[in-house]
Amino acid sequence: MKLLVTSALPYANGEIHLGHLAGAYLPADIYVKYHRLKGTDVIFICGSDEHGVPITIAAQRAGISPKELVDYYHPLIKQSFEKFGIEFDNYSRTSLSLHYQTVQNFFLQIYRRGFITPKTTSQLYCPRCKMFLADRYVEGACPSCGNNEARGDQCEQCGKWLEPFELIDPRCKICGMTPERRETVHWFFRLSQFETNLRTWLASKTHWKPNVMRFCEGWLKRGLVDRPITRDLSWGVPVPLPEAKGKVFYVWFDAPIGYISATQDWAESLGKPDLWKDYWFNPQTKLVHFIGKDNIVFHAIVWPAMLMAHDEFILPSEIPANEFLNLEGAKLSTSRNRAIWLSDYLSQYPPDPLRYALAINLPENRDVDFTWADFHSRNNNELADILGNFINRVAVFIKRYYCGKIPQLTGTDPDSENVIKMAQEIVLRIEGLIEGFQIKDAAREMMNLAAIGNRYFDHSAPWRTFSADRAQCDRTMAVCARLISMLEIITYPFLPFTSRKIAKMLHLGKRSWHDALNPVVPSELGETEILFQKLPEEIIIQERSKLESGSDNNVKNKKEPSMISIEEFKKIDLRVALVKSAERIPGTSKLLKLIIDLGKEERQIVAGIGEAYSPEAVVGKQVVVVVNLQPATIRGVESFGMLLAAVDGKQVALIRPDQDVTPGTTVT
RNA sequence: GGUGGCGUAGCUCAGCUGGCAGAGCAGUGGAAUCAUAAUCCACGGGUCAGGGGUUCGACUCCCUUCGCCACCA
Repeated sequence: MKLLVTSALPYANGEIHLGHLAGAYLPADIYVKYHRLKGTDVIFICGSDEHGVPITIAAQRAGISPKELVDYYHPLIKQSFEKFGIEFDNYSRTSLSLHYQTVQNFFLQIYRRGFITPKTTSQLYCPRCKMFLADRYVEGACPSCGNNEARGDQCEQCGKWLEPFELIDPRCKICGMTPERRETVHWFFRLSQFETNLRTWLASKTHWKPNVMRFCEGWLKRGLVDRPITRDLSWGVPVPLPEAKGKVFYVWFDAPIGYISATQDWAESLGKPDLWKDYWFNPQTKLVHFIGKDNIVFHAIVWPAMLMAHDEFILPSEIPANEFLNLEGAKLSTSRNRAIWLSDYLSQYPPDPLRYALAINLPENRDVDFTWADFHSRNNNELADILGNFINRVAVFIKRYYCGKIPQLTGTDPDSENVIKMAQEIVLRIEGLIEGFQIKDAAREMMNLAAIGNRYFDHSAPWRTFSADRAQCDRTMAVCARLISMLEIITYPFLPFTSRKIAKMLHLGKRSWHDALNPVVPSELGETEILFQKLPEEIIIQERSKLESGSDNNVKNKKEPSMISIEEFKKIDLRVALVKSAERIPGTSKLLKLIIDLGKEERQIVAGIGEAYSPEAVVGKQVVVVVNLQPATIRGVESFGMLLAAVDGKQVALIRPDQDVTPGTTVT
């Protein structure tokens, strides 16, 4: 058997956040790591989804081309995954020319087989942006309630569903221009032809998760309609028909074909360009798509129909779709920046605690809530206190009482036998759970093994038997060492970084999953270290307030490319200023009220440097100030400008000119 | 608006085909001292969102109201 595992292609208009991880990436990675250990022939394929209107819009807003936008995000996404320990065999992207060819060939094949038909439709077109506008990119007054901000698909105020043409005074959301109605030809995929085949195929998937099955049943009951697969855009995979000049494929058509092209890309990079066929053309291959629930219809209905229409590739075997992750009791929202971004997380914490906190509470059955309090408690009370402490107490005991020599297992007793048996049962249970996509329960079982270790250690009381019954004490430690050796293997899919540390501690080499049932135990302990650092309780409050400030400020697309043009930079008026006076603002530790001299004028500004600088220390110094910043009132004190300083955590350093200049001098 | 899902202990979640309500964390009491004051033992705690129905028996099946979510048009 071969396994071809995919995770939904992340859309390259933003970074990865916790919702993505919990839905499609972490469970897939755990599943794949387990299978790699087991020796299964498995490949794990993913890549950035780089086409579609949202990307063209985001690019336009940032003043760059779509290609520049995806070139910015693709590597960021890729790196975040790597740092988090998500190990794809290939993380590709849909802007590759290889992908273009694959999509076009795929299309031509289903076109030849008669599953594509052209149809003339009427759409709104913006003459200034020179493009047809998707529903969501038209705004206007709602014909039923008069709300002036109704979107082309729905009026948010009265909830009425709309057609873009129904809007009164429609305007293009990008440039504000009034769009006109134009006729255009689009090509449709004849999804309706596949109703019977899909029904039969789905009926055989008796073991699929009920959430997936119910979605599909609902769709089939309603009847399938043909879907347009082309758009009038310049960004995307061109439609390879002479009469379709200037049209590209709809992103939902090209993206899943990315699973195929990314596999081809993988094969090429290995120097075996035909290797991908061993998977995609092989009926012995199980194709597993990890996705979030928003993608179910697509992966369980449309994509299989596309594959049936093409008729050469295998169909999905498993679609373990997850529900959604909420944050602190509310929906996460990227547009309001109410999200936890993976790169932000990784800049502060190690990957494994998050992998664990997410794995133990995956949205497998329903939407689930991620809270920082839970993360904190999982890290401190479970990873550090149960798992970390078990390993540590055994290691320290062996070091201190046995000079680091691990006693070998000789003789036995009912307790020890029982513990080993329970541990072996856990290994077998985890196997069944992971293979049945019950990752959450599997993670619980993993922690359970450490808890069993603690219980055994306590009951055996080696600190007493060491002098009273040495043989018994030897046995206890031998069994504990054995449990740690097992833990090294079974933690690997969930906590790969920790597992590697344990391996170093026990000088363990490469092993397979099955070795966990009867693991080797070395005779000597290596360097030991604390596996999990406890986190202070303050982080709960800090992280929570970060979330709230993100959404309150209504910062839109915080994560847009940081590239700006020289013109934008020139808008910032930077000047050298001399600090005339400074005083603390009562009731704050960080804030200073400064009067600065800008040559022609004096100004009052508030600066958050009070922890690093006393008022006396800044008076008489030259500093750099943004003078054309909107005035703000901070703690009741007005501020007309902003002081520049280098800030790294608590360390704050003022930016000052290398030599004194006339106050008011421009900085460029 | 249509379709589907969810609502279970203070918190986060399990409960397959109806048969005495579960886990982890938090809480309370005790034991132990090898360990990152980490562990172990015991205990308390729920009108299973509200209402109605089917049944000997309903968290589970049916209807309905409320709240939340997803998808579709």
